[in-house]
Amino acid sequence: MDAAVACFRRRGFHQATMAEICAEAGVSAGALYRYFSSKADIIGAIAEDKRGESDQAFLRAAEEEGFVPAICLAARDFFEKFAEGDGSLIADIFSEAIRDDAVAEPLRKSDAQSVKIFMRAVEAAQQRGEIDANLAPEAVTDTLFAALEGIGLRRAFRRDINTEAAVSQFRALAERFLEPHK
Amino acid sequence: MDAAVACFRRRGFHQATMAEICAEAGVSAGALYRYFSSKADIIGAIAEDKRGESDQAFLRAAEEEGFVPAICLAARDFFEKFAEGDGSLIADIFSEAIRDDAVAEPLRKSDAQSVKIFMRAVEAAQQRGEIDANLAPEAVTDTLFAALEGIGLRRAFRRDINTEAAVSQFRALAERFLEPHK
DNA sequence: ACCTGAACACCGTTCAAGT
DNA sequence: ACCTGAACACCGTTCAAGT
Repeated sequence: MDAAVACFRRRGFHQATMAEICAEAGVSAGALYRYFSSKADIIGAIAEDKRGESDQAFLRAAEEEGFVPAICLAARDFFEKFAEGDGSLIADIFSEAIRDDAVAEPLRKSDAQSVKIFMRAVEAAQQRGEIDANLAPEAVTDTLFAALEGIGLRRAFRRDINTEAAVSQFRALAERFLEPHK
Repeated sequence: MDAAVACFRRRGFHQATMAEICAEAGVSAGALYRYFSSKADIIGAIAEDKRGESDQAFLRAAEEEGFVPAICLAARDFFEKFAEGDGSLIADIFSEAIRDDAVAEPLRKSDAQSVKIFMRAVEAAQQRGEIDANLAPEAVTDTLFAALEGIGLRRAFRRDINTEAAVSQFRALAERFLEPHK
């Protein structure tokens, strides 16, 4: 999987060949297919692996510094991955997951995991009065994830690698969206 | 191009073969390559063609009914495309555009066109007091586009085809984001 | 000038043979 | 049991030959 990540980073999902991944990993094609059933399966496994990597860091930050600073930290992390050239990889993951149910299913599971962690932080922040109590925690979480991914994809599309600007854009949206209303 | 759209709809960008597109269009491979320099070029041309199709409808609605109802109308339009199965096509367009500059360049041009039209509507709405005057029109536009695309992609990923729920989700975000602050 | 379609190059996947 | 890598099937692209 490390070998695949290296190849996908270098050349993108569709440009990277199985032969390259085999060479990088030092195994034969047959051996690779013993562990992954297809190329799509590899990207699925990678995505699953990366997901939730930052969940723990986010949870800690949310308790110490408040909700908005914590999601902005997570957002910076996410945008930095795009700036480093993983933008097309993430778009590929989306496109494979949307097309291929076999790829999507494990991803939906780990996504649901992240959503759950996020939701708990939203509820805690609502009790502290940081987030409008009228908002449904699950809808808030889904919307914030969608906004984060949308901003990242759009920035990659526009070749805009200014991470700080992306974080500011996300923060401005999040602050106004979450702000308690009388 | 109509033939290509039919094939991509049916089987997705990567599954559809050039031979199928040729058959559907009733031309030979050589003839196709006279008009499009590659498969990626076809999807680029399609995306360019679709963009801005709804810009005019949006502009009219924005003047008659106010900004938020008008973008919700545009959003419904967009989400309906996803529900009809164009979700993976849009993800593919993103992924090709992010990878391949030759695909991205014409798309960025027509995207900039849409952004300009949107921005004018934002400014008008700010003068009518519908949108907070402190928000920068270009940032607002980019953020709303990102949120729209992000919500659409996430819904496609989750296989959630409830268009009305998606529109409500987008409206809730837009209302709070745009709302004037004292 | 424009088109045809067989041929080419390439790549994901398999499977008979090896250890 | 597990691995190897040649072979297979398939598909995007080209170009010599045709009109």
